[in-house]
Amino acid sequence: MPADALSRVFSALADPTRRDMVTRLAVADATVNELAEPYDVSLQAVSKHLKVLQDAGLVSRSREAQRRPVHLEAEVFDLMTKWIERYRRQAEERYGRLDDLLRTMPDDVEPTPPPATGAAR
Amino acid sequence: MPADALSRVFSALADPTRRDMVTRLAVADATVNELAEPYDVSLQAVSKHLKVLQDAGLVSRSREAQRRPVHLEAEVFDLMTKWIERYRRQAEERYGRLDDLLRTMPDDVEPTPPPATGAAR
DNA sequence: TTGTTGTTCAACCCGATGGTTGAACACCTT
DNA sequence: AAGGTGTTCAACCATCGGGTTGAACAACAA
Repeated sequence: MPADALSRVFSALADPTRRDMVTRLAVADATVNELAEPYDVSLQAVSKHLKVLQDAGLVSRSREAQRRPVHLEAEVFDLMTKWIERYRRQAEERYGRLDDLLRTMPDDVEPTPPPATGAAR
Repeated sequence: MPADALSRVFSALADPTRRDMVTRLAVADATVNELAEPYDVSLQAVSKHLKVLQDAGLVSRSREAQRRPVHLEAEVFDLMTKWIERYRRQAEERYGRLDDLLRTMPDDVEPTPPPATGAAR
């Protein structure tokens, strides 16, 4: 599992079952058995999903007699949010710059559709 | 590829190379050849990565002579951000509620750590 | 027409992933 | 000590994902 942290988080959330687990864990902690109940898969499969979420840092586990309750770790979400917001902002700024460019565009552009795609390079 | 939209987006961004492409596309549109340049993989591999990003709705492609410039579609990021924020907020509210619970807690609780885990179910 | 450039398609390899079942471990109850 | 409950480990199987190479397609340039 040499993948970087961000990859592990994205990868963990790429599975609908795991996202559903996260959804339910946002409401309340739960045990493996409780989590497994709605899904039509083995307990072992659910346990594996939890391992993925845990390796991604999205959940933590404690011990409580035989049970091992699962707890959502909300902080990791910030990692993703930051990454996403950064590039969404960049892309938006870029549109801003493109607007400026178009606004100050001289008239000597050829009639063929200007390569709006090749703003750089 | 019957996976739902959100799964496709998360899955697409789970790969570091593809995230790097997105990073660079946030700065400017680029062709396959331009995108491939920094990576030590074949052009075909890069083309495949782009297909994944496109299927996830993260990029679009146009035609410009032989070239097929790649363009970042920033809107899809909102889908993820919304999903993430929703559960992050829920989890935080939950802590709030737990704080309330602890604040208004009566004295007749047993000395053993109260099962804060079993709030639901 | 022939060639050159940019890109994708097709077939294949290999390691990772999601699922299974059966056995084992951990902890409580009796 | 023996049994029950909750969870994980181990081995296995099928599919998927990222990589490769070789051939093909698309559009321009001679």
